[in-house]
Amino acid sequence: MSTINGSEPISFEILKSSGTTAARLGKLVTAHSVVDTPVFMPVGTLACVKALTPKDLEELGAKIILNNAYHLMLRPGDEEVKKYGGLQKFMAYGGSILTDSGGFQVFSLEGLRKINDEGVTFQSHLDGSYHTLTPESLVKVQENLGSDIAMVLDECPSGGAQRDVVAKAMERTTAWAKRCVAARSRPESAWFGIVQGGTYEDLRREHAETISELPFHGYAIGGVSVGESPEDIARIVRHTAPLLPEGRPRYLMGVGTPADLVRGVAAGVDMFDCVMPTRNARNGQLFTREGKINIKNARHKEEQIPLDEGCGCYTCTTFTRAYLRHLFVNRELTFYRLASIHNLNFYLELMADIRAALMNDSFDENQFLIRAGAS
RNA sequence: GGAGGGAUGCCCGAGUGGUUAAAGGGAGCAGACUGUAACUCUGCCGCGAUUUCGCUACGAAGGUUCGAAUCCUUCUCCCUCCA
Repeated sequence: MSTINGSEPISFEILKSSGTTAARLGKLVTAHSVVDTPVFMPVGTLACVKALTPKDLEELGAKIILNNAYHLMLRPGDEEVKKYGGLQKFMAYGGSILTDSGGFQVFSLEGLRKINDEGVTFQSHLDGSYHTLTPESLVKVQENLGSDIAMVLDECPSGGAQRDVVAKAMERTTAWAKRCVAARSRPESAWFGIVQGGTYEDLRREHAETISELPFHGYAIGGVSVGESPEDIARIVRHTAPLLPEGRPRYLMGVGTPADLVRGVAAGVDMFDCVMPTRNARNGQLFTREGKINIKNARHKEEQIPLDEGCGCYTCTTFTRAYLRHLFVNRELTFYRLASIHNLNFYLELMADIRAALMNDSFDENQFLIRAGAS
């Protein structure tokens, strides 16, 4: 049921399981790249990881990134992207592309939409025009974009949502997931279902079971990192990940901090994405093995040392903290690139180290929490 | 020589008798950011005790008034225009 015309858009193989945790070492193969998992996927909403070029991504070892169907549908338009030959050609990126449907925008652009069983009516944040998004229309959009992996449209309630609101969102997400499956027509795109359920463990279990019964190529945990506490994130992920199909990739959407990634891996998650490394980079917050630092702090003014002594990225091997602070304080555009390179390298290197540890059976959650700079 | 305008907290700049420690910017100092409407947002920002408190402040000195950055006098400095 998960294939169209008998061809598999992606393959996923578990190479090794951790003896002491639920962590898995795996290999995800798409038409565009071989992705070692657990993996962190940089977010490039508008067919661009902000401040970086595809060459930067290649040098960082990012084999798969995220784009956003809702944003690209509005501008430049998915039909336009299709004319260019799909996202990879449009943005000249050689790796794999996973597109989020716009489900998150149902949450983040709450003031601009109305939701019912049919779909979501959005008022464009760009020009105020109205758009009706349905599970079917977003299948079309993502197929036009040429996604390697596409996400179903889901309803993502906020972290503090009441139980009945979460239950209703689950119900809708299930119905929409079925409609997405039925609407698929492009064999090259893989589809991931999304589990909701908020912070309620019984609802998470119920929805995980429901979504797992549908024929998807991968399964995502959604509705996380939308306002809950770090403890709730860890608890829900630990509870939900093992409920997803063993042999398919598990994707924790929108998470998270370096520590969240370590805990997610230990819970059995294979894929992560988050705006944190890139957005926080642009806002001057940089991740190091000693914890995060705010480069604009006065104490960095005269520090003639690298951002992170143990880091081998271009930024750390070339520039001092004092210089980076100077660039940030003066809003020099180069800062955004250098900071994004470093933060992304921090995330990707953390994941690479985790994979190496899984490979030689030495993955230790607590040890990696320290490595992640968690205080 | 004549006429007029102006001097406000680190900087710019509102305010023309009380609710003004004094709007708003900027700078400075911190913090936040989790499927990106974000090179964004928040807090602090005269000094000192630190919850309602005290002190010092709007070029300088003096005066009017219950009360002044705001009104009057003199002085200092700056700017514009006319000779």
